[in-house]
Amino acid sequence: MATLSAAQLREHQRDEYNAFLAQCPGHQLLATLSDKWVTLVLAALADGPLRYSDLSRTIPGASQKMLTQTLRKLERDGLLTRTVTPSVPVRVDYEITALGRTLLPIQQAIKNWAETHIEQVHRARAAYDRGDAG
Amino acid sequence: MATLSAAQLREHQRDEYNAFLAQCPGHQLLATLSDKWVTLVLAALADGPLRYSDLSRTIPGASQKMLTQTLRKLERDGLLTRTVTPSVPVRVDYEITALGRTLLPIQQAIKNWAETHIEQVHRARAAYDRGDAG
DNA sequence: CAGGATCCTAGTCGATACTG
DNA sequence: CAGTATCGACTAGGATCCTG
Repeated sequence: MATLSAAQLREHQRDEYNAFLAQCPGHQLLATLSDKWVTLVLAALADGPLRYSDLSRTIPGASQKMLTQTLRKLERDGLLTRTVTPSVPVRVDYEITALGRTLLPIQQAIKNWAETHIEQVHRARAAYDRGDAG
Repeated sequence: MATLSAAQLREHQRDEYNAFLAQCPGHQLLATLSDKWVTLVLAALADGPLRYSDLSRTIPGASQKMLTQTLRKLERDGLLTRTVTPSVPVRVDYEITALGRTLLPIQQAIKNWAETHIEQVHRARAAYDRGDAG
């Protein structure tokens, strides 16, 4: 017990590194951005506020659970606001915040890169899959 | 069998939508970029080629499996090259490609946003968790 | 040194049913 | 209408052992 085994040591380093990564702002943002539904919700709200059911119709791929979960996360991060109108039935509007809007150019940049270079990537994949070494 | 149940219909729409998303270049790129290790590998190679063991030391958080898997994926996408030198023992160098380099500005943009706005996000989270409605 | 193959766990996602 | 709660399927990721 004087020293740690090599495996334990590596595990320790890994944990430390991962803890460090978890704190890295870049990766926090990436974790948010990489969420499939986040981008779609943000994009959907770019044109103006929407109600829950509108969002659910705009993004048919998302289950109720995922949609709600995504909305909560974004609200928590201050990227959108949730406004409840206590009528009968209830009405809830979601609106993107100024902070959320600053994210849109980044999404756009990603989209642009993708549209510009996706062909190259696809060709590279095809070559790789063909077993093309030279 | 004349009509589909509501559940089946929704499921169908979901599938279609997800198939559409899978084809969307932006989401393909996002799927790549969002991979924790991809960013790190790309960043590590930005300064010059590295060997497998170098990478593994630079990124202690990645397991062998994840590292290899990530490298293969990036090679397949044409974002880096893998060069084997058949000496004893074998030597393998990984180098970022021109295409891969075009991705770096985007990573940088993300990093910049994160560093600029992460504070706001953290404050928003704290307020949310405090149950701060107004 | 660089990785392939295998097993296994933990978290994610979706379907379903119920509530104010 | 706008959710919440729960359960099961799936799979990404990590540990481990083994090879050229």
